[in-house]
Amino acid sequence: MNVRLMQTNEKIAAVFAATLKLIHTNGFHGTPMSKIAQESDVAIGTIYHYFPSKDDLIFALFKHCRSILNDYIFDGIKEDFDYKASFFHVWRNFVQFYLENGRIFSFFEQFFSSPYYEKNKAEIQEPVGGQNKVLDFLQEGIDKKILKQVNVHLLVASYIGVALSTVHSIKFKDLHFSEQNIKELMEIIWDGAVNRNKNN
Amino acid sequence: MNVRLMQTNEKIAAVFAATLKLIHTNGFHGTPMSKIAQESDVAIGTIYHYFPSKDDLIFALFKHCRSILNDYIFDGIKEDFDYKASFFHVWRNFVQFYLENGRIFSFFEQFFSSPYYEKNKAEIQEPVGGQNKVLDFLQEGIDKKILKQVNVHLLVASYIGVALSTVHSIKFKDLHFSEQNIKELMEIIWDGAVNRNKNN
DNA sequence: CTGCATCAATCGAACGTTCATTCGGTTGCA
DNA sequence: TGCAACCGAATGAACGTTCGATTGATGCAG
Repeated sequence: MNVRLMQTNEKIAAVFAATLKLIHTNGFHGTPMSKIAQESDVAIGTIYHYFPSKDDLIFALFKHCRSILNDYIFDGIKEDFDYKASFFHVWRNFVQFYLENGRIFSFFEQFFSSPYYEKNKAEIQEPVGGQNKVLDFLQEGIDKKILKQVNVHLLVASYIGVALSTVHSIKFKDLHFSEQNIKELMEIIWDGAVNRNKNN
Repeated sequence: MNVRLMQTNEKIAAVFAATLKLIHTNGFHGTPMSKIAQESDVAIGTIYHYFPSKDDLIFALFKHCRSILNDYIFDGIKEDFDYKASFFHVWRNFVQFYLENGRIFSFFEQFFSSPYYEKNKAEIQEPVGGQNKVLDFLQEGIDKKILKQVNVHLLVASYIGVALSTVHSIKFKDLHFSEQNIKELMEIIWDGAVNRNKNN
């Protein structure tokens, strides 16, 4: 099962799309292989031709979605962006990606909170949604004395935590998406992360 | 099924404990009624005597855990605490509760990310873990001009988001729990939330 | 070019297991 | 006597997975 195949093979694409859709609406339970076959118009036997088991399918889908996310969040950063502008840009992309891809958000939420994630943690290497690149990016801000001089994981937890929690609130209608709200949230996370001794 | 009964009836307590344990280790899947019966030493028939269905059991367990959380996080606030001290105290309790009750954290994570939550959202009223009291508390800070003059839900998302993300990081070993880390995290969230025009 | 062999891709009925739930019965208190 | 608490074998549905069969493309020997 190579990566290129996943992207070009239309049967697999259909299986991924169907699985994402079903998990979003019916949950990890409530998504039997039989329904995936039905929804995707791919025979059960064919699905098992590509994926040895349901777990393998879920895991492959996870890796697929993660790579889409990774491509997305660091996209569109211009040469002339200063650190603060990039800080906002990435955070915004992160929120936007999940809002535009509600099924992936839902799938990730379920995937990461299942013991399934804990079991395969070693193999997953890179933690939640592109956090390694995020980690490097925040470390850069620490090194440049722009961000607080703390353990980078504290900043990652804050940066990602507020983003995920925001998407969750929007999804469940506590919050509505507006430019004003996003702007104020970015201010909150920036004020929290920034080094107040050597302020910019 | 009344609340008092849940707390005093030892069969139900055993069922709750067993369910929490099994869901923590085996997930929402992998936790059949038969195993709950076995682990709790309560016959299947008896479980169905108290809970009409598995869903009802899960839902009752959720309400039970939520009330424990609510009791916990606002506990220990002293009369002489100023707003900032209470802000730290509640946040710390929140993190501490989940660290001390890993099974409940795990259960909540799975519960809230399942479509099961979405289905019963209306009936759940109060959102994630005691957030209504948290919401009132943060609104108080806004009214007193101590916190940023923004939609209170933005602050709730930040306050809770950072806490949950922190617990998650500690649980999955990106971060270790230390006084220094907690202190710095509280600084991050405080600096983010505080009103910088009328600073304290 | 033809005929044959190979093999990946595809299919879905069938299998055995596991699950949520039922139900007929027992116990013991009021 | 009645009724709530309690029990667990039995039931039927639903699930993940298997497997034997079919198709069509590719390569190669004659």
